[in-house]
Amino acid sequence: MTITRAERIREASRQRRQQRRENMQNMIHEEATRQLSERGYEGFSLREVAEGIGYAPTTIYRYFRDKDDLIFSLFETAFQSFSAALDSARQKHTHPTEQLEAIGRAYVQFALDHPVQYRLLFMERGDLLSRLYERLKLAGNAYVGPMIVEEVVISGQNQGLFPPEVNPQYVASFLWAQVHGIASLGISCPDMFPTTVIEASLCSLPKTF
Amino acid sequence: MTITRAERIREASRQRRQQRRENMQNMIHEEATRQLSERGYEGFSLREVAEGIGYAPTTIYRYFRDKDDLIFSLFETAFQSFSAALDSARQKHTHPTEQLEAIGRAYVQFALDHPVQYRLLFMERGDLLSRLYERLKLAGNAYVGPMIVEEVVISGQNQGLFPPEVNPQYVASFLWAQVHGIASLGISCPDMFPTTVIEASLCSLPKTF
Amino acid sequence: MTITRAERIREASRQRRQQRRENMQNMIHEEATRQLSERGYEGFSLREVAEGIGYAPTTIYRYFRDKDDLIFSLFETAFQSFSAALDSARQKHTHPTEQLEAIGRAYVQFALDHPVQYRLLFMERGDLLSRLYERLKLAGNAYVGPMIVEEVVISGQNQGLFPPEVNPQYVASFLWAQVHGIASLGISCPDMFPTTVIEASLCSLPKTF
Amino acid sequence: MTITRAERIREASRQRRQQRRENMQNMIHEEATRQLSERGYEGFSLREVAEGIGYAPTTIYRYFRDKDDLIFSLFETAFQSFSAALDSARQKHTHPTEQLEAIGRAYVQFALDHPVQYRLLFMERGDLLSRLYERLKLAGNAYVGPMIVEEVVISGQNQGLFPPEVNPQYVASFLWAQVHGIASLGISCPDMFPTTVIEASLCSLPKTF
DNA sequence: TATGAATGAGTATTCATTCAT
DNA sequence: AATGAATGAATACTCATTCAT
Repeated sequence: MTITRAERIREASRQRRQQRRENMQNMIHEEATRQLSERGYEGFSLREVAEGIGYAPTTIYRYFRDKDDLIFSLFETAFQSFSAALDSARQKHTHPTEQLEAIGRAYVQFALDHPVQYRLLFMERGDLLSRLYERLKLAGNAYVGPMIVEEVVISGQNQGLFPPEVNPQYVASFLWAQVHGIASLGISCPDMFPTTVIEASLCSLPKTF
Repeated sequence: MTITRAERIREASRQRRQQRRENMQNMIHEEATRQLSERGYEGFSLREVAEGIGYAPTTIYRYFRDKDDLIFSLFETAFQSFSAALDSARQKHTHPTEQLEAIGRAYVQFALDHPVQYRLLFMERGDLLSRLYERLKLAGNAYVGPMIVEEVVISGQNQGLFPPEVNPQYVASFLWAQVHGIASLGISCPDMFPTTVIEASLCSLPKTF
Repeated sequence: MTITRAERIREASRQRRQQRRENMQNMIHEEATRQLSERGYEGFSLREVAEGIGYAPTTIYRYFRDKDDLIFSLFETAFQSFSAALDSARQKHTHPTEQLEAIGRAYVQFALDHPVQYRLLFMERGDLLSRLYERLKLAGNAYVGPMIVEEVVISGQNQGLFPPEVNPQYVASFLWAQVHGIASLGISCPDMFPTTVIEASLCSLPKTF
Repeated sequence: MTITRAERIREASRQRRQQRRENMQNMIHEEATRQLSERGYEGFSLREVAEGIGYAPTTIYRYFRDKDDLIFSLFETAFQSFSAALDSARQKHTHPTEQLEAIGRAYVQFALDHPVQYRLLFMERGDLLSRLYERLKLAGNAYVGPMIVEEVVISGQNQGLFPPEVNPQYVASFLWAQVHGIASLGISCPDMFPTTVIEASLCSLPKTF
């Protein structure tokens, strides 16, 4: 059961390689994110990403199968940060109503803080969202991301705080639409829907229960 | 102060020319609208529009400064149809509450019926929206389009139906965000936000007052 | 019925334009032919053709829809020269047997003189050949090109020179295969099938009747 | 003169290594053959071959100097199968005339069964053919492959079956051209030279003696 | 008014190959 | 022995736009 020196070396080398690979992937990721925000989804190009990090265009293909693979990767990462943000907001409260409000605010905040990611998640690539959702459902994670709300609603119903007769999925979707409306207008029409309006809208939200 | 024959002729000629010009502009406009719907905002290209009406690409430039100019024109037209749809919905009712509901439903319906136009109006080119809004404001039409709501709210307040202390602009914006949320999710995430959910959300809307 | 000066000018301008266009097309044609022989069918690229004539790559697209269109054009031209060569050889004789021999020699000569064209015609793009043949058949030109032979065979049969029971199409095809064998080996395996062998083979041909 | 244990071990190791090496080469070879048939000469790529056998592209370079080296290797193998097919056909007969006919039919059959290989052998890479031929001549195998015919002709002359005054090399070349014509048209112009025509042409062949 | 000519910039992607490890 | 990293060179094609006519 002893490990030979050669094995240790090989393992270390493998780790270094993997580390390097991840670094590179992150680098591409960051540059891609930067460019996505600067040039928009349409103007986004692999060549520019490569140029941005000082590599040949073909190098990208070592780390991502093709353009869509890179984009999906950005998408996934964005989704994780997003989910984490919502989760974290929820954890700070115990009462379902408070949780809902916290989630709503965190939702909009995330969108305003990371407009590029939010666009990608919910405004430009609905196909990726469905794809990811299917995958999560298969993995049993039905309540991830925007679906957290559903869970909270159910929990609220169980505690007798919300009327039991309503369909929790519909309620969750409606709430989603409400915060999405605020967030997406804030992103795509900042002049017409400025921060003050966002804030006011957020304050109006709780009244909807 | 008499008008010479030459002047009359010149004037008639000018009118014919202008007529011709407008016809051509309309033709381009219609084809462009058709293509925008078929190929989407990203796939939209001047060459194809020109080909579609049987003219050389360069001809377009006689009638529109550049691509963006044509797109802005499409934008304006879309905005007019949109405003008309909302207005028409409003006219069918007299009671402010009913008007609001009708407007909301018409709003979402327009978005679902004309997703490309809706995208152009409120999801992709916020810059054009501001530009147009500024122009309308200068022309004294402050209550056009999504702003109709504001007028209705004020009128409701005057009739003592809505609480007078709230800022009508904020209320209008909040309502806008609500319907936009439903409409835009219906467009960009049809799998996750299908028709049934849209309908359910629309039914939940009035309760928010 | 008089022709106005303006009309004359317009017509002249049109002609000049067309002339220019044809010149350009010919220029591209020639360069393409040159490159096809230098770089082979696989290495053939529009960019290089453009570079070769000192134009931007995109310019080619003004004169040919795409790469395949240019190639088909080369193909057609090649086919015409080829047909003309065979026809001319035939015309020099009246006796069917002599015609056949003359055609055979002209066939091989053409292949050796224009290997690139011959490759294109009969060794690399059978699809284009069928396409063209279908078109010619529709136009009633069933005996164009390699099919001249069939006509000669029939005429020979009518004159009682060839046995009447054989299928002229099969005979023609067999003769085609014979000359094609000589020609194509001469082109693709010049070391193994040098000129002396070609000549000897050609001399053996007539014996096959 | 005794062989030390160390030497024996070294030798065994060397053999194992060589064995392994050959296995790997064969593996690459087989995959390459498969891909050549599936994707054709132009579409053939080292990357895909490597992927096909589950190795990194660079690994190929351990076993073949470069792409052309691998292709030459495929070429050689194709040539061997081809020669074997002809040889086998010849062995089934004793009379030179029958041998010639059998060889001719086997030749065309091989071409139709293995069009990609046949293309490689006689239609696309005449350079490889010469190279191989030179090598075989140096090795004293002057009558390999398409040259078998020459041997048969000579043997026929010796038996007084064929006129002794003709140059056997020329006769052989002529016969080669005949079958090559049929085979290559069958491959590159299948529409214009379909199976029925091929068959008819094959039947016409013997008459040429 | 309309258009032909031409271009420059740009796109994703594929490939053979080298080099260090 | 095998491979990961990286690259340079290509390719077909599309687009918005300018200019002279």
